[in-house]
Amino acid sequence: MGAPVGTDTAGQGAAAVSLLQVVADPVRWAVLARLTGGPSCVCNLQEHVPVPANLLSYHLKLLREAGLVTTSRRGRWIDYALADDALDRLHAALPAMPAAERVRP
Amino acid sequence: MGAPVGTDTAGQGAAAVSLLQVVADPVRWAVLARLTGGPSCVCNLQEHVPVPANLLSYHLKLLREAGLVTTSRRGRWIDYALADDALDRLHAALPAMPAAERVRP
DNA sequence: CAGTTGATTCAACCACGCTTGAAATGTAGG
DNA sequence: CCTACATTTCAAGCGTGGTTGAATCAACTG
Repeated sequence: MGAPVGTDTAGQGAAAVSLLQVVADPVRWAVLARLTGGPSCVCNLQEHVPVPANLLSYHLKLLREAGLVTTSRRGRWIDYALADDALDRLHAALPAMPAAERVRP
Repeated sequence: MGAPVGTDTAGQGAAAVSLLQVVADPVRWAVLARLTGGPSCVCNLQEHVPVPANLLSYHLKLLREAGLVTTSRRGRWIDYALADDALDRLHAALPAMPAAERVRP
């Protein structure tokens, strides 16, 4: 809702920034780092990310909505796993060279 | 080597998250994307990142303090350039598999 | 020197996202 | 059925970071 930031790189930038904003949080970063080691149920994540359960759930929701993680219920528990393209999308979201550029002489 | 949980990933994570928070902003992302094309003076950046000059300066300060950009005065202008290790540090800041840690099946 | 342009700093405002506590959903077991 | 556990949702409260406007610094020009 703020002022748009450009015209050419803004379209790609907006999506990229949205993704980066998701990972640029201590709780969510820790969760993702943990999930890179393999799937995990919430109760397991909770042992390694010391925050209240409901708060963890809030952050998991953001990760879910960003498409960075997937869930699957297993009996009483819910397993979270990294989305297949999660790391690829994150790396692709970092700023990179758009086109040739020149400096004012 | 038996480090207690909560400090091994948190130490790296805190620094990583700090870096990611810097790039996870529309203005700063656009600036970095622009600088990947080569150095640029502020006046040049301003043409491609339409925000007030003082606001741009505020974001440039954060980029500077994060060590992602370097500055050099050239007459009346100030050139900003990507730090040599900027992109490397950013990619390294994304969550990755920490160590050989298995998840309970 | 005065005037102008480029860029930064300062102080104050305000919205957005994180946090918190309590209640709700869903599932398994006695 | 009722309790216990795992997870999510809801409705607030709060703090921090981005935005704004005016003032300041720095360097070139006439």
